[in-house]
Amino acid sequence: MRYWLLKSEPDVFAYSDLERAGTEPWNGVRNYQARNLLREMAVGDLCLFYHSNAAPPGLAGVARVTGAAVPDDLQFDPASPYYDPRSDPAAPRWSMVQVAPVAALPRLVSLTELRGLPAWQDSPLTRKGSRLSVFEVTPEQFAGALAAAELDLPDARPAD
DNA sequence: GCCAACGTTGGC
DNA sequence: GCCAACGTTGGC
Repeated sequence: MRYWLLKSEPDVFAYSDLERAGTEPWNGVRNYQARNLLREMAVGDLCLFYHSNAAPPGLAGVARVTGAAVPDDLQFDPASPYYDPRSDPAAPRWSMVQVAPVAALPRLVSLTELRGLPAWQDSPLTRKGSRLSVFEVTPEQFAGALAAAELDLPDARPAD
């Protein structure tokens, strides 16, 4: 199993919105590096749900990948802000995965706090200037974030 | 292929 | 609201 981090602006779509929705297509990603990572995700992978552009920014919850990458339908919708007229329907440019909530963190783990965790010293999140909205996190980073929030997630641990 | 201009991201 | 950093666009 692999671990990932997904950024979302809570004013637009917060972790609580994911809980309300039950399942959600992770669409609208329009960055090639992030898209390539979406395509690497497998059903069952776990994601840290990060609130960006928030006060304070930080990790709010854990989500699970429930559907592997498929073409992002919004790229073909002229009414969508994510419409991409240059995407060829025969070879769609943009992908999305499906995610579902697993657990809200008992408390938000702020970016400031993450910067203080040893496992998080090297990450796109703590690297200055990085704007990547989807990236892989190490098992140590994942476990460290959950420990900081005092969330025990039995099914997040690798099977013995 | 270069690179300046532009729009966006996201912390503060 | 500010602004640094980044990715993309488009002229040449």
